[in-house]
Amino acid sequence: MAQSETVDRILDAAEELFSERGFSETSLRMITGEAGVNLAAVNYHFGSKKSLIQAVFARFLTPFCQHLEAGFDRLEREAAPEPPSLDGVLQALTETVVEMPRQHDRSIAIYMRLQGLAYTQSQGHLRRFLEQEYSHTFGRFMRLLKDATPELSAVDRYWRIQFMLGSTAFTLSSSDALTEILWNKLGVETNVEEIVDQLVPFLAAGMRAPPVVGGSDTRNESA
Amino acid sequence: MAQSETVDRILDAAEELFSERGFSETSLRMITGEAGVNLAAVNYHFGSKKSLIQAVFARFLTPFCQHLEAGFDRLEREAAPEPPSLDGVLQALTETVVEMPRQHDRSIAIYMRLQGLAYTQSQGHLRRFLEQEYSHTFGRFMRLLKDATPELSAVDRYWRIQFMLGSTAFTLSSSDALTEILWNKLGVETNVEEIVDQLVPFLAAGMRAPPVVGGSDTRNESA
DNA sequence: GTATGTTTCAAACAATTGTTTGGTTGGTTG
DNA sequence: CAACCAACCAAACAATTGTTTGAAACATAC
Repeated sequence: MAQSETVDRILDAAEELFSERGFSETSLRMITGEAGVNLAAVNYHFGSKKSLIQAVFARFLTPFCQHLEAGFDRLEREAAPEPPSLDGVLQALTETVVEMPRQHDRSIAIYMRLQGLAYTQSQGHLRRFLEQEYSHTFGRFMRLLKDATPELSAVDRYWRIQFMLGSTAFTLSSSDALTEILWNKLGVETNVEEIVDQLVPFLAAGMRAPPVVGGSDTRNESA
Repeated sequence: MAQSETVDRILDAAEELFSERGFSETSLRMITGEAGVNLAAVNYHFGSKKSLIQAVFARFLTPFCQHLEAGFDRLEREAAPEPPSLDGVLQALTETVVEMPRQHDRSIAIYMRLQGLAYTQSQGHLRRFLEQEYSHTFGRFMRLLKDATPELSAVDRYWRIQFMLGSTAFTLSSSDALTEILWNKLGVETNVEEIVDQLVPFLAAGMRAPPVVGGSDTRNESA
């Protein structure tokens, strides 16, 4: 059996084209042309363009979440009976971010950009698919973050998690372009690993900032 | 003369539809339908869909940059001869972010989402337009940030600015959804003003975090 | 009134989209 | 061999896209 090579060729091409052009700006003819397969192959193997989009996400998100959950397991085992520290949780995440694309020989930027597109371009079907498929891992991540920052009120924590996600998604999704700019302007070479090395202390410092006291109803009600 | 009302109706509809659906997912028929004008009106008044997109950006970005530059002027005058502080620069920015949409009676989320789309969806023409039109204000913002954080190496500062932009863009562009989630989950009501009140200390703390020392060639070479 | 110029409109245009069709290939099984 | 089935392919499909057309409606001037 072993899924014909055509399937992988289509997924490879779609992955790349989607990430740099978006979903609806990428036609099936571009994908099949880039992949060197017949136009009808997409509908034959995947059924529809929507299913192809979901398949692209599933191919990298499933192993990503597995790797991440394994990291969480290790983390909780080593920290027990205490809950893992904030730095530990962030390290587990970034370790996965750095390690995963290496295996697939693809820039993390591609996946981050795809992840970003999922939230800005999806007409619903993709968001529903992701929520249904990967909410478990995401929920666990949120729970770990909560236990690692007991000093924060629920509201403060909620917002700061959003701030962290924003920094990470934005930076990593444009990491190629930003790396190039850095090289052109300052003559400094860098890579994804160094970016996250910069990112983690920035995020950790933000998370540890003194909570806002002036807020109208943001009193400490950690629940 | 006074540009016919049709132009404004089109811009209003386009602004809203673009921000929630993206550019290429929004057809001219949707826009003209929502605006209650004839399909041909877009090409008559704007020439093309591309020009319409640019016009949407120009309408809110031009007064935004004016307001921001005025804030920078005030800031520099008050701090002289010292360069303005980091908090001051960030406050000037957020003050504009909070104040501008109020005048137009529109959520800041719309403009932030548009701004985000400009970087993920544009096929070039929009990015070129924005760069050519508004690089002055952006450059000044970057220069102020540099003078406000002399303790950071050029590389550290570069990355941390990206981190800040990411947090801000991501959070504010989904501010409506995030506000709703916060209400559903924790029963807390909020608004844009409170979000930026949370955001600024988070960003400032991140910027002030001790510089990374382990980096390969990220030594202090502030230039 | 006529004349002039701008704005609106229904209709058609050519191009591109995702999808389907019907037939051909190539290999495996009986 | 024939029978079968998954895979592939060129061609056509209907729908939607941005854009153009040419005439109608409107206002303002003389």
